[in-house]
Amino acid sequence: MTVLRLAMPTPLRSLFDYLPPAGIELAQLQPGQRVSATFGHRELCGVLVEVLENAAPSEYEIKAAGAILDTSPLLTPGLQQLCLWAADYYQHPIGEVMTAAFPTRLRKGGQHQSLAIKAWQLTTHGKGLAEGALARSPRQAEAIAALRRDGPTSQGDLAGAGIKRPALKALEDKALVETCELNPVPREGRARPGLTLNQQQSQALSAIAAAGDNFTCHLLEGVTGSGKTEVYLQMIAACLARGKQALVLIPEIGLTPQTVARFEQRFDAELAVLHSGLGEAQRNRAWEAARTGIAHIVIGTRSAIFTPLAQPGLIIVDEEHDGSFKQQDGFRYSARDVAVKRGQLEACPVVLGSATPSLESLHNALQGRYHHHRLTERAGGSKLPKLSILDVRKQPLQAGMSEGLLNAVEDTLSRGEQSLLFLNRRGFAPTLQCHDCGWIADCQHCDARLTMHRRQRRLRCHHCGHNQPIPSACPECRSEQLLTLGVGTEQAEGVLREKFPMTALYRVDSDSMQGRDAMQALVDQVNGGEPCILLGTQMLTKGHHFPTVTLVGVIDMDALLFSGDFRGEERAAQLLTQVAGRAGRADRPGQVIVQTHHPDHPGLQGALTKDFHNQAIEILADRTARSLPPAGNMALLRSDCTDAAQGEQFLRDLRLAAQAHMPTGVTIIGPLPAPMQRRAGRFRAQMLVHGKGRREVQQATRRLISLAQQQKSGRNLNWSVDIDPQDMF
DNA sequence: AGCACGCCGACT
DNA sequence: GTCGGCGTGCTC
Repeated sequence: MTVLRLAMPTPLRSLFDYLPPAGIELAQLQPGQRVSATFGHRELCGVLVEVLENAAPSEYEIKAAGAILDTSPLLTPGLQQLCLWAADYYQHPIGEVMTAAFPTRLRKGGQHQSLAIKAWQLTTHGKGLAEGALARSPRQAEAIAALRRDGPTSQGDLAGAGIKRPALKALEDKALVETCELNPVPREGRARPGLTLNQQQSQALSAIAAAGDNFTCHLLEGVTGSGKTEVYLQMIAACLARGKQALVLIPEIGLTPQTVARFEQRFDAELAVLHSGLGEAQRNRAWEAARTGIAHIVIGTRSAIFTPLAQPGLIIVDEEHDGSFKQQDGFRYSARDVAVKRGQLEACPVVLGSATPSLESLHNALQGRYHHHRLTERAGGSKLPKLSILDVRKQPLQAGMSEGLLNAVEDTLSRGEQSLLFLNRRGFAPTLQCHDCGWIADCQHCDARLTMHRRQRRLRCHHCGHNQPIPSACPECRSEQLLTLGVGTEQAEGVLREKFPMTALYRVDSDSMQGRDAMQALVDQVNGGEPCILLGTQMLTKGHHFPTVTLVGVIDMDALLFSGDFRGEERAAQLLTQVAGRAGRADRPGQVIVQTHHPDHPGLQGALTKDFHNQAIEILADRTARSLPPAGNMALLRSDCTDAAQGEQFLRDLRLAAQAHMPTGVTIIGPLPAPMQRRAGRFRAQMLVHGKGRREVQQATRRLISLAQQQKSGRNLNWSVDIDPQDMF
């Protein structure tokens, strides 16, 4: 008996067997094809994973599948394997993983559309048309002549040559021309000449080139301004020269029109861009161009790692430390880690690049699993900015800014230069408190305080989106003495405007940067070089370069220093290095001023005396001593439900049931209420699986999941697994 | 996740 | 008498 094993779009962690549809021959069946099938009470579109030719008779009734939807597989074998691996590694339902690899239309069973475009050609009758015919219809005669000369031509090209629809329609009525489909012809992708590389750059380039068409993984650790991008571009050039495709992953915020423009300038090649803002038709086209090999370079955000490629030749993950590569809900994969696996499965080199690599990648590099290339010189010999710590204890502060910082801004402006101030909190103030009774404005749906937005005249919750008007009196004691605590960008903006009324001031946060082109317009404006002040949140530290900025101020370093998460120190070091990297890229040296109440904090002292690399090595040693990632492994089981006690009870039951079956070396910690227990009206709890070896943690997690599926207390609550969690809340 | 089945309250 | 509330169980 022949059985089709299908991945169905359902949250169930198994494959489903069907009989081949009536009248289908074995030769027509290939894994990677979409298959429609009755699943329960509805018709779904699944993906063929395996054809079992001599399947044993099963204990349950096997239905016949509905139809094979694709004549050839849409998922390449490499991508199928990748999905199977990812479903297993991340313990996520296979059907959801497999269908995530398709654009929505195809996912729902829609007809696959090729890239063929509508074109016109001569009919036999048309080809035999005598010269000089149609003398009284010059436009039609012109159309015939053009098609005779060029063969089948697309509608667009004909219109460009002045041949319009009416003439063609008229000829079609006379059966002289007909429509046809024109498939795009793959062409050779070429690179335009690049910059001359320094020794470090060319060493990295040739080491990666030496890998050829084999899997190797490379960590390209290059300080800001050291020319990582140029190395990428030349690696891609070499990849195209081998006739292969390159896949480039960029953090969400980094995929800007500038990035794409840089690729377009450098390459005479087909570029396919994939990001969340794309319309359905555009997405389909980019996906199809990647799949068929028409596109030479595929550039996209996280989910692009699951784009099928006809000829994979190189995978680059830029800013590999960036948190946006980890999906934070549903199928919680790390695109960076999936990229490495993909390189292994499809036999192509993988390059992870960053100025501030994740400790995971650094660890792998130091262990010799990855080749390690370091770029320590800034192009053009410009110096990294000088870092200084400004102790703000006992200092008068205005919107969180000390006199010292404000003076430095003033000096910078008086030299005709630009300043960038970083404050990772938007709104006017993070807390509103009653001075008379101590009441604090809390969110009614979350364990969080409401942020005051003065301009909008509202209190807003940054976790669930709840917002309400600012009360004029305390709801508890009717006092009108309501004070704000803490400082957000909106407040700092006010003070800076007062202090520097004649200077251009740009606030950069998600409140002020509404609209698609707002950020781009700002970047262009600032890079014009006029003296100005840039004030903003994280948004300012990622992806955008401001080469003319010479002063960087970190207004509240303490907020970064004390984050609670074991990755706090790593993140603070990365962020500080990244912010600092915005300054002094041009001929003028930059300086970085860091305000703090904890000038002796080891993390800060580390930043003062060591570069990121050496700080990272130190943090890594500490992690190793504590068996924390990347030295140890973690998985997180989360519950989320409307009843506070139920979620914790579920996890407790689970732990009790699992305790006896835990592999040695694995500990379960919790259940603990999540740091923010209530969020958007739901109560969250979590349980940590921690162990040294990846295998054991994997095995323990598998156990827990299978028990959770049986657990009756898990029936009416949401629970999820997070392998290699990034955030512990 | 969907979707059906099933068993108890307020309605034409 | 039924319409419909959502608890429970199933999906090859």
